[in-house]
Amino acid sequence: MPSSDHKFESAITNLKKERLRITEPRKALLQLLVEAPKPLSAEELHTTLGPGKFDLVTVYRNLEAFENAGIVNRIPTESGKSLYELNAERHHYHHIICRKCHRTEKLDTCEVAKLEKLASELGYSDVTHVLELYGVCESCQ
Amino acid sequence: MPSSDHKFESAITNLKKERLRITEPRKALLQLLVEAPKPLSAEELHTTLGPGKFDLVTVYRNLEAFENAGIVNRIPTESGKSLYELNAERHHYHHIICRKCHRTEKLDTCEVAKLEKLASELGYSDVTHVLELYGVCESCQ
DNA sequence: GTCCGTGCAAATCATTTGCACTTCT
DNA sequence: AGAAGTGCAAATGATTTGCACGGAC
Repeated sequence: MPSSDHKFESAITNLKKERLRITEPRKALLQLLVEAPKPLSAEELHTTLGPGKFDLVTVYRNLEAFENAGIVNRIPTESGKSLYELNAERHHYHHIICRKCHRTEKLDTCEVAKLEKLASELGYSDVTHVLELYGVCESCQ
Repeated sequence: MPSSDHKFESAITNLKKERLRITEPRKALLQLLVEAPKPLSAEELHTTLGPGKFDLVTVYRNLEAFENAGIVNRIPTESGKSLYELNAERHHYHHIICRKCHRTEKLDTCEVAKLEKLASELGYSDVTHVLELYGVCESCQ
């Protein structure tokens, strides 16, 4: 398993590869994303960085840049808000999100391959998917 | 396969069961949803109904009511906009959406059962999922 | 007659854009 | 230097809310 440090370095390398500049807000954001045990919203990232440290707009713009660079994945949720997570190339998984407390856990299998194949057969290219599970966790029932 | 008429009646019955009133806008909306070959946005439903016929706010409020009544499903998309479709209890499937032209097609399998089971085993109740595939269709490539 | 549903206007929430200024490279 | 990134204010787009009126039961 790659260490956090390694993931961080690898993200930085990707930034360079895309000719994106290494700035303070970007380093801070990547650091957070690398350590995050679950996907975070732009708002959460912003406040976790510390009040007034960087602008929320900067967070949004960088998340967009990261997404285009393939460094992070954007996950639209039931509530309309998006979550962001580091694009973990080596392993693909999904989350179960509690509808009440928003607690989130990993589910480390993905069975969507069959559907993606179907889509390719229909002529679609660059097929990706967004899958989120929702439920009510034990302590919220 | 249930006819459109039957689906419509069944939706009306559900409305009654939930003690929701049968109004013009509701009938019109259900009629559209019953006939729709693909999930539609609130905006699309509103304009399809005809300009000035009913208020967009009414569309939103009714879609919310329908969702709570289990009559429709809400699907958050990559773009942040939500789509709505009749809750087809008998058969569960997903869609592939073209990133460029937004053309949408059904994929009539769902392999997520395994993940839902996993979530239940973790103690979650009322587990549901949102799965959308994205790609670029043949004519847009 | 009640209470729910509707329309209209205005509010809210997440996200985006314009512009002048600052910082990477 | 020159392009790319940032902050602040203001715009946008989707969805929600408040309130007075009208229609379903």
